[in-house]
Amino acid sequence: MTKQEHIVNTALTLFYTKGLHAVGINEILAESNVAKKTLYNHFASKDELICACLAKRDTQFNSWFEEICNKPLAIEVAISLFTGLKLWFANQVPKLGHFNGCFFINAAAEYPNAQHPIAKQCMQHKQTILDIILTALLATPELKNNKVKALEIAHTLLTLKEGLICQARVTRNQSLVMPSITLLKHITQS
Amino acid sequence: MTKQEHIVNTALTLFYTKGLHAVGINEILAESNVAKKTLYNHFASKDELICACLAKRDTQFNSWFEEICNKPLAIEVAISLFTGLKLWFANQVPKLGHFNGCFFINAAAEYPNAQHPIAKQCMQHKQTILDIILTALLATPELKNNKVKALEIAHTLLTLKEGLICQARVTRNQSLVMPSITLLKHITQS
DNA sequence: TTAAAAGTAGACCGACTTGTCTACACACGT
DNA sequence: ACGTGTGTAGACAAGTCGGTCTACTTTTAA
Repeated sequence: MTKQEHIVNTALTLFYTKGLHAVGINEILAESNVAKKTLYNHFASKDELICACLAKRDTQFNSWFEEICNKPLAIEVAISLFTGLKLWFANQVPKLGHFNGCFFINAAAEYPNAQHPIAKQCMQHKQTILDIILTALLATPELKNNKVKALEIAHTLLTLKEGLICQARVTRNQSLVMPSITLLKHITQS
Repeated sequence: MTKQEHIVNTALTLFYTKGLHAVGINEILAESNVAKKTLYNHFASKDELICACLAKRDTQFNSWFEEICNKPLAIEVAISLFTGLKLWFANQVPKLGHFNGCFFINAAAEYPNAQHPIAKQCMQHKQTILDIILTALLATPELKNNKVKALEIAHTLLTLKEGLICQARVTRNQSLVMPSITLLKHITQS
C-alpha cells in the first residue's frame, strides 16, 4: 500500500466517523503515523485530501452498490436494495465500515456552497447512484422497453434509499426498512 | 424582541445556511451587533446557543408542518405533504427561510456522537415529526381504526420526506417530488 | 556507489477559535 | 438621586487550525 493510499484510508475513516471540520490535519497525521511534510507532498491542501477521500468512498460504495442492484428482475432489485441497506445499517458490510450515514450527504452538509469542489463531488456521486439503479432496472425484461417508467422507479428507489439512510443515521433505528418493502409490494402488484 | 431572541434568530440563520462548525461566535456577534458579554450572559457556551437554535427551529418547522398535515383524508395528507415540500424547496415558504436541507440532519452530520445533546435534540425532532404525521393520519376516517397501518404509512411518508429533502439539498433539483406522488397514487388505489 | 527522491520529526507562523474580563454607558424602579 | 440590570466595545488568554520550512534519515534506482 502506497503512503498516499494509507493517508487516504486513515483520513477517510476519521472524516466519515467524526465529520470533515471536526477532524484536523494533525489528528490524521497522528493516526496514520506519517509526517506532515509527507502529507503535503501528496496533497496540496486539506480540501484536496477531502476530495481524494470522497473519490475513494465513491468507488468503494459504488462497487458494493452495483453488486446489490445486479438482479434479474425489477422487484428483486428493489428487495435486494432494501435488504442490503439493512445489512449496512447493522454494520454487517465490512467494506463500507461502521455505519455513519451517507458520507456524501454528511459532507454536503458541511459545505453548503454548491460551487465548492466538495459539494460538486457529492452531487456527482448521487447522479452515479441513480445511473446504477437505472441501468439495473433497464436490464430487466419488465422495464427494458419502458425507459420512462424505469426512470420514475429509479427516482423513487433513490428517494427511499436516501430517506432510510438519513433516518438510520439520525435516529439510530434500523427497523425502518420494512414499511418501504411492503410499499414496494403494493407498487409491483399494480 | 428580546436580545436573546435576536441572538438566536441571527445565529439560526447563520448556522442553517453555513453549518455549525463553519460559523464562529464572532461572526454571530458581528451580524447581530451584540457584545460578546451579552451573548455569554444569555448562553453559557456555543453548544448551548446551538441547542437554543435547534429548539427555535423545531417549533418553527413543526408549526408549518402541522398546517401541512392537517387534511381530512389520508391521501390529502400525503399530497399536501409533497406539495408543501416542493414549495419549501423552491423557497416559497418564507417562515422556513432559504432552503438548505433539514437543519437537524445537517446538525447531526456535524455531531456524530449520539450521546451529544445536539444529536439527541435532532433525534427528538424526528420523533416529533413522526408523531405529527401519525396524528394527522389517525384523524382521518380511513385510518382511525387501523393504527398499525397508519403507523406503517407514517413511516413511509417520513422516509420519503427525508429522502426528498436530502436529494433537493445535495443535487439542488426540485423536480424529484413527482415520482413520489405517482407512487402514492399506486398505494391508495390498492 | 552514489545521487536523487521520499520519508521523519517537529519547530514555527499567522490566523482563527471559544470564552473571560475590564472599563464604561445607559435605563429603570425605588 | 441612586443603585442595580443590562448593555457595549474590545483587549486578552489559551489553545487549535492549516500550512511552511529546516534538518536529518531512509529508500530506491541508475
